[in-house]
Amino acid sequence: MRVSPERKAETRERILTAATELFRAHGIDAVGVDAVMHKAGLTHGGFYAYFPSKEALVAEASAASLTRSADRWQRISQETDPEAALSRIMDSYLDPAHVAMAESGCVLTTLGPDVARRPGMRPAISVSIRRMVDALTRCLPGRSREQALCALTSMVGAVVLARLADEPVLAAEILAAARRTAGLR
Amino acid sequence: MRVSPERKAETRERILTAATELFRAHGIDAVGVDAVMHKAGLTHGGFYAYFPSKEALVAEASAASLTRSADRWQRISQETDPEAALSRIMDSYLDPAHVAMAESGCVLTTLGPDVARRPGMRPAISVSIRRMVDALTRCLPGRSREQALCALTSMVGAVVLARLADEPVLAAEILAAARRTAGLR
DNA sequence: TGTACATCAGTGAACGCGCGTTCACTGATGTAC
DNA sequence: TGTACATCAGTGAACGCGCGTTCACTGATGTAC
Repeated sequence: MRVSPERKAETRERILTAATELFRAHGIDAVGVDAVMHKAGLTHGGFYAYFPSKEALVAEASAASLTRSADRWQRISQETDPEAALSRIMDSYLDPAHVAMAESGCVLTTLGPDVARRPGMRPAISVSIRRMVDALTRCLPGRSREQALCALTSMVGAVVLARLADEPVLAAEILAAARRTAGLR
Repeated sequence: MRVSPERKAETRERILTAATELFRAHGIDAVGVDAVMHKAGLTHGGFYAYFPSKEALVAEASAASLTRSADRWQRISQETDPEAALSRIMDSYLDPAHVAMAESGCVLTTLGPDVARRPGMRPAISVSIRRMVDALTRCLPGRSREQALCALTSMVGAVVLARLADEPVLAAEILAAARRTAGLR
């Protein structure tokens, strides 16, 4: 079909977006190349013109998705005043909507253990984790890195646990507790 | 071969133990019935004399493993004095050894997102989460349930994040931060 | 106590099926004249 | 400007392979006489 490089890059982006959403929603192994390509509006055969393997897609999609989260936190932490920035980050993270919509949720909470089992992905993921910690550090009253680590840790744990809760009340309690730990402390 | 009911129950237990270890280490979808039975010292064909399906094994193995964690926390929280109990629970959880040995690690940190995608498993998992929160509440100075939720939340998040870290220093920082949040606060 | 039989835990071959991957092909678009 | 050709993004059939599941069978052990 002969297409401009820009269009080809767009298609690649569309495959990546489809992949992260499906992986986060259903888990990496539950989603085939077939399903990803179909969601991107293509057929499975074309996949290998963009990525050498499913593993390569998994690595790039997960890393890219977390990088985007880190970008957002960084932007917020630099643009707004610290207090408002902290609420913006935490409100959206510790929101029942984040818990409910895993397909667009933070990779740390949707694919954390799966990514951890792929040692090759840790460096890229760690870069984003560090950037997220830095962003939080900038927002916190004391600007202490340790407090930022506390905050991130609680936020990740809270979303993982809230997704496991069988009752909304328990999920809400978990999110509220994390908000206190991370925010007030 | 005709075997006593006790022996049959033992075999069943052996299958369950093999399953949780493999699932936690490699992820649920990466481990076949074949591998589980082999680890239990049997061949794959015999599996269906013990469980109706792989999904049933997944559900029972995950729930049983978390129940055992809850049992342990409950026992510790009731036997020892609160302060010592808290350190015992937190020291073993926020230990680099726990981070390293996923195969025997807490189900919340190894299979959390995967279990969350199976709505049918949430009730059984939530029972254990509540018991763990109760145990922590008993250990904490103020006996506040909210503090216990904070502690559990940080602990789970810390182990998930520490497994993603590419450098031991970062992992150690994360564990140390969670220890502070949960313990001192 | 010894023997014959019934039971059933465990075996291993076989089954579909879906997945990751390959590949010959198509046909729309860019390029050369 | 119009025509012929080359390119290559995307198609869809086909491939092995491994997985979950089934099933006819085995042979050690418990039970009945």
